Amino acid sequence: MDAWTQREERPTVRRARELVGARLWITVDGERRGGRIVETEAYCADDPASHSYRGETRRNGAMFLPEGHIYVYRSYGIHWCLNVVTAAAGVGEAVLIRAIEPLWGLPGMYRRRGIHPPVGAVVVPRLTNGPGKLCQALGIDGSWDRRRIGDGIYLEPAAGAPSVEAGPRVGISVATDLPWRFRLVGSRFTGRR
DNA sequence: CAGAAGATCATCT
DNA sequence: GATGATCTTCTGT
Repeated sequence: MDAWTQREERPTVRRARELVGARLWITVDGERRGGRIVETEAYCADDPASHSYRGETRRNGAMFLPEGHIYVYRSYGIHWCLNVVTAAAGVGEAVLIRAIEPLWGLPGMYRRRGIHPPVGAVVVPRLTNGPGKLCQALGIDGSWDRRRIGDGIYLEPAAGAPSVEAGPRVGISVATDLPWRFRLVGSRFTGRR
């Protein structure tokens, strides 16, 4: 195993890759709203770009909860962004969910995004192709911070060997030299950057 | 206490 | 490609 592969085997980086292809949804009034994760981003504790890098604060406290919790933060004062905590209590690592392919609850997602559905069955890519957009579409805000997976928000791993489909590595953290962003090959629902 | 920066997005050119 | 919206945290005085 070369050095690059060893770095990729870090748990949070591995989880970021595995989460591509997984199904993510919330339930509202007994209805499912969500879709397939097509882009993720890993934030390790030693990454200066991670909110957890300088220790625990009021905002990032959820990152230090055990794996299986979610961390929701306000971005640029306007948007909400959803993370899945990926390490043991006190460590402070998470994976940002950057984009999903919408599968369930399309009318609700269009409504929350303020987008009118196109004529026909085609889903517009800009519905959920960014971390702020998918939170707006799902209706996830700060009140969801510190919630547990299974408590109104659900995550189901992709069947088969989804990690093989996931990729390619589309970014490398300048600070840590770690690959950190992962996309589903060929997805129309990933962000542009 | 003031100011800057930031894991973003829509709108404009 | 540039800009503004608007909130939290961090840094400097």
